[in-house]
Amino acid sequence: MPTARRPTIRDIARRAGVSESAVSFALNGRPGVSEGTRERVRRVAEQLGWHPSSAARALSGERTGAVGLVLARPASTLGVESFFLQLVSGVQEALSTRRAALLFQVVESLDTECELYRRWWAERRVDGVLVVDPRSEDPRPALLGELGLPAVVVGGGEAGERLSSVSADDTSAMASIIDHLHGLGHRRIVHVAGLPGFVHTERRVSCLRAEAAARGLDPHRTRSVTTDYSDSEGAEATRLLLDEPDPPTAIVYDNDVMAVAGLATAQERSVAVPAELSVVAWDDSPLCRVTHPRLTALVRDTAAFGRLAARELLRLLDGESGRAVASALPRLEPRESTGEANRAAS
Amino acid sequence: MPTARRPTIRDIARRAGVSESAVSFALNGRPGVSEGTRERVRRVAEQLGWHPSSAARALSGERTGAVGLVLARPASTLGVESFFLQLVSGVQEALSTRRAALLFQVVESLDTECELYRRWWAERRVDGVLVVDPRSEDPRPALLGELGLPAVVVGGGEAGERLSSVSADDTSAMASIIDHLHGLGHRRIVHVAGLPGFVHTERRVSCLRAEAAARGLDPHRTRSVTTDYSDSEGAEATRLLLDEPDPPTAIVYDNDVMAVAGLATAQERSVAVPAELSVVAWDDSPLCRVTHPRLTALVRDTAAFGRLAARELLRLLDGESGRAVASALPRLEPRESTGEANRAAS
DNA sequence: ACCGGTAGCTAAACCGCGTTAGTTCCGCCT
DNA sequence: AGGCGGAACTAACGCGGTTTAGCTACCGGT
Repeated sequence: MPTARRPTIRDIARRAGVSESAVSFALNGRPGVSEGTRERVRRVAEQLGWHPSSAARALSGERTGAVGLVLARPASTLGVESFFLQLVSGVQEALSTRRAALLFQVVESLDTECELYRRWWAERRVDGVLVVDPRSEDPRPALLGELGLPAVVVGGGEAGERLSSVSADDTSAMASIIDHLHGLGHRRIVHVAGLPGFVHTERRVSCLRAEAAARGLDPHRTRSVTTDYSDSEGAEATRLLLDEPDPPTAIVYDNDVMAVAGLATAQERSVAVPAELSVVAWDDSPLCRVTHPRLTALVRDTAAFGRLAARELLRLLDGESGRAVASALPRLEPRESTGEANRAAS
Repeated sequence: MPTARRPTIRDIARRAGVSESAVSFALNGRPGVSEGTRERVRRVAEQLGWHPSSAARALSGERTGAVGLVLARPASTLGVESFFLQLVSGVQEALSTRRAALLFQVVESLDTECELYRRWWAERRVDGVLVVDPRSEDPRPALLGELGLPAVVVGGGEAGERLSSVSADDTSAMASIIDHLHGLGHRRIVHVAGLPGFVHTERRVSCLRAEAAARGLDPHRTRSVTTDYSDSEGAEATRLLLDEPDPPTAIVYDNDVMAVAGLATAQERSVAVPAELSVVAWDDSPLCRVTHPRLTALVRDTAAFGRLAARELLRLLDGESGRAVASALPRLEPRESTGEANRAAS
């Protein structure tokens, strides 16, 4: 069987007995055709299963109907966190209301990511992009500004003319965690953070420092250590911490995988959780609920975060100017992995 | 600052002092220009940072330079498995050699997925697609055939003219698991499978049945139960199994998340693993290595699987005809969650 | 000296849409 | 009756490439 031919506005025009321009007017809601004709054209288009060629449309209208999302992470730290698929699924929920497509790409490094933006721009593949994992010295906003490619930075950063940012309130999230732990009597709290260059990592780190200072905690005991988000570095960090002379009584991990790995490491050493050590996971997931004890976790609606980011990008594409948007506050869900600090130990 | 203008072949033509067609010939390696001119044009293009407009190219050449991947899973069962991000990252590694882009979309149902294929086809958004989670009564291959959209079914199924399939050898994988467990003395082995409509689920189920028959195991004891891949159904299935009068001595879970949940459930009931119950996870991940005991798992190179599938799709796009391709054999990695069957219990 | 063939190039058409500049027709006003 | 304006529609162009059909100059053969 030969491939079915794709219908074009020409086919519609012939069937409806009008010119191609009339069809274009009718289908795009422009003035210039009578209501009767418009309706007739619409019916024919429907009946033929017509959809505009994205290529042709992009070529004339300068709009592709696609947005891009690049994930720059080495393959090893990939594929464990539930965060990204959730985010992406939220993004698409918002995009699908406009029939926009998502170009998704995983690359190894930030440089490759920047090259990719250049290529996408030159190839006119995308109308805008979502930037994730913002860094403290991030070359991407400047590049995108130079290219004139609208962008939304997911996770914070400043806004610009064609640049928005949506951010989770890491500061108050960290504060609520410290509040919870401090209230349970913990005085030696260590934060096992993710990659050091990331903006959200640094925000969390500095918030922890501020909280510690505000509560008069020893900054050598209550502090952050950085990792690459992997289970192995999470476990390794945990081992080093437990080996210290005055080990922490509570550890906050920057993702679910490290939290689970840390919990396992503690149990391996017969450190009782939560009796001797409390554990908190930043970001909830099914993982946090299948361990024993279940992990106290910071619950965020990641899909909603993705929706918010995508909607903001659509707003930019509509010509509105950039701004900074804050997402809903995360909530700390206390479970069995956190408990009163051991009096003797503290 | 105004947005930089994107260079076109016209700019190149002017700078190089030749016609636009000559530029096109030169850059696409067609005959019709001298080597000297070709080289000069190439240099100018490079210098201008030119990349062909994907829209313009698609409009004339009928090729978009993009392929699609749709994931039809309800949001709830999403985002836990490491499988898809790994697959996608492998896919892109292969695609990037041809500078092809990936359109990635998550939808709720198979119907939406089919609609999406129709739309992508009509909009000429993709040159071909990767189909995942093949079902036993799958409408997708027929639809794609009708549309003339080249496709690769990831996970098995038959091939066609513009349709290939790449498959993991589930049968021998299941055989190796049963072999391992049977060798350890297990005679009551239950397989906690994933969604019942999936081809790979059914292949695994029927292989388990065949293996049981071949070894003379009681088909009421050695059998499969199906779930939706979620941690909660994995845990629930485990509870039901452990409550049976003659509970299984070994359970094989169809993904890592259910295996971890199952292990936790057993431990919650003080069922010792592996002394009283052996646990196997189908698909390895960091999760399987952070539990106690660590989980015996079926290790597959998922990224390599993705690469294979993408390469096969590129082959189809080059005009080669469809075929069935087999991926590398999976390997069973024995860890501490499997051990000798308890003599008394069996 | 003449002719045919080919290498190297240009002009022009085309892909499918959006858009702008006409064109026709009709009703209304003076 | 003539002019005028707007509604409804069509013709033609451009977007940035690819591709086909020419066109010219040169080269070798007889």
